[in-house]
Amino acid sequence: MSSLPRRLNALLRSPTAVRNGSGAKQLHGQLVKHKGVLSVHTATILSLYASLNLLNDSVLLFEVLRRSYPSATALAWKSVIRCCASAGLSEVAIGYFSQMLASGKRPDQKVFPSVLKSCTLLRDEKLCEAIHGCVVKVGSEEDLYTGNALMNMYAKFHGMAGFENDEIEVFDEMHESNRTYFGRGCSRKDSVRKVFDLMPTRDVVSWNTVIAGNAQNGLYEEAMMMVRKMAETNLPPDSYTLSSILPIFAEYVDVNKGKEIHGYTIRHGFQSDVFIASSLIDMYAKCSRVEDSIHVFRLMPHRDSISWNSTIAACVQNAMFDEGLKYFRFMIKHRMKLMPVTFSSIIPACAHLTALQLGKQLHGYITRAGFINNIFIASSLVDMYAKCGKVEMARHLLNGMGQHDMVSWTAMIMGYALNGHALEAISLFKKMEMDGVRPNYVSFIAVLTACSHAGLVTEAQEYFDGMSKDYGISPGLEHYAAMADLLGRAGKLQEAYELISRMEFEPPGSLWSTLLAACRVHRNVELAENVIDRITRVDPDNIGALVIMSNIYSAAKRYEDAARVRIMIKQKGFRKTPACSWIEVKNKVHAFIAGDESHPFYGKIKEVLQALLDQMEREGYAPDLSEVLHDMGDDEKRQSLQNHSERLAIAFGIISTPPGTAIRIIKNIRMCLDCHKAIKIMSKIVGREITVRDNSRFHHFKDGECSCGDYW
DNA sequence: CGCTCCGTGC
Repeated sequence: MSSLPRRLNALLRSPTAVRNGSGAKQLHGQLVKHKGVLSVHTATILSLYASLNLLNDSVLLFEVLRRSYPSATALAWKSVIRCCASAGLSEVAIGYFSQMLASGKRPDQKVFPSVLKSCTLLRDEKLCEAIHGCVVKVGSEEDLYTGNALMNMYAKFHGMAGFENDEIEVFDEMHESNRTYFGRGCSRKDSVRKVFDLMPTRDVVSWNTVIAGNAQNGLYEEAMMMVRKMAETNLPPDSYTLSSILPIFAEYVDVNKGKEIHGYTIRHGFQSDVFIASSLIDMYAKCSRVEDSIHVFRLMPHRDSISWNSTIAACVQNAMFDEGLKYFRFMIKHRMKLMPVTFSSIIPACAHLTALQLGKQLHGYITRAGFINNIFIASSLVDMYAKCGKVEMARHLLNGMGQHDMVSWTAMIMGYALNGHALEAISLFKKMEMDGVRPNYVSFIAVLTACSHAGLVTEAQEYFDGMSKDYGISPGLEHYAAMADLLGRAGKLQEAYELISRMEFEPPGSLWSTLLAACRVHRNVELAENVIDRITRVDPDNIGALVIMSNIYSAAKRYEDAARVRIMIKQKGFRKTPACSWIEVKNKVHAFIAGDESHPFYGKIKEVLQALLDQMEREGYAPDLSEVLHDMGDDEKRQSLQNHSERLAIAFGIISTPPGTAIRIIKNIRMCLDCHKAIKIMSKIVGREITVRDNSRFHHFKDGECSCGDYW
């Protein structure tokens, strides 16, 4: 030691003076030059490398050191463990730790935080308990960083399934004195708080760990209470505190509280914090304020992958699918790393847009990136394929999943429902229950939708009654809507009326409208008058309902009443959603609006439709004019049927794709009875599968039949 | 030693 230059000695005594990697390497070089590899000094260099997070150098030096000196110093062990742990190499860190113990080195508070972090990341409960025992045994339990790491560990495990009722053994087994603190049968749920209460000193990390732990485990009140207590001890919230509590306001949809936090971040100079910005983006999105999300995103000086993900998710969750895709493309253009979350955020956009080609491309990327086993991604793909009418592909993916939860099951059940496979939907629902997965609110919407689309009244009634009786889920609007739709179509109008009347909350106009539509089909004018009265009470501007009512009067030949309602419609300003169908051909979307003659191929389309009509009539088809609502002559009515948007799209599909190719149409509103009849025959004449997805379900036409079995 | 983003909804 004495032969070392004085400057070198000084540096070795206070190595923190070395601030970067090249300084550390120079020091290392000097040392080797003067002394060769010496255990005690090499350990100093190693700890320097570790502090600078130089993973490769740390591990290399440690391996060299232990070869020359099989009993490396405790400092060397602790350094390499710390470096591996902070690099996220949890298994390696734990491996070194057990070798350290085996070589007889005593662990201490300098190494526990890293070890606890690693076994927390590995989600190894048994190991965590053992380490906690170790902490107690060597008396490090009052160490600040160790305590913080222990709290983080228990906070993370609390979120795990089946955890709440487990008992902590470590408190009982390791040290007799612990019993006085924790007692027998103390649950892990309280462990975070218990460690916190026992800490002799706490810093801002201690508070943030408890706050984040509570927030992540849904204990929102508790989290907010701790924030107040933290402030009382004169610790102002920092960026960690703020990004931990913002998700609470997102969950509560409390944009006012969220805005308060936003203001605070600006006043206290946290504008460039990516964590806070991402949680702000998400908070605004969950409060249906996407513009504000995008505003925050635009103002960010530096953006990471998560900021992009949050923004994409913000758009998609607010039904701005094209906008979401735009940010997804920008993200790729900016060479941001695409993460699993990126895909589970963007795939739902493909699902809602029925963008099968894009969805398939993303599926390919996901497979190549090795993300397919991610349950979020896999279930979003199941949903996407199902919503694009590819039920078999969806089921194939579902079967390939290693684990299922209620979301993945429900996505598939709904997929079956939308595609008219009611029995498969029900059998999958039973499979889910047998699998031990509790159906939730949405699962019941799915199974009721399945029943509704197949007319399974008895089954639906059983599920509807069972959801509150057996699962404690009280039916919401969607469940009532499915039941009303089902009962209405089955002609059980009185039952539907009573069901809606008995609801524990005020039925909105949309629910009554469902029943009103059923009244039209089953020509019950008296009930319809009752229903329209209920509708105008809660929703006086419901034009759609008035239109149906006027048609009900017309069909019943009560023309004066019909005229009276039409005047009301005119006074309120009639806005009808134009019927629109679209088809994807060669990566291009072609949209057709009913009666629209502007497509460049319109002449050809008209020819095809006329030729088809001739052949259809030879096969016994006669136009069904019952759903044509306007006051016009029969010839005009026939002509207007010919120009329905789905027919234009189908004709275009026929002329622009090779014979035999399946035709996929998407339509914004329900198709009329005549189109349904006509497309069945068309599918037989042209020998093609034709799929039409309207706003609520699929029709798969093939060989003159439809998958809905004419019940829709 | 601590923080942010993801899938099912008539």
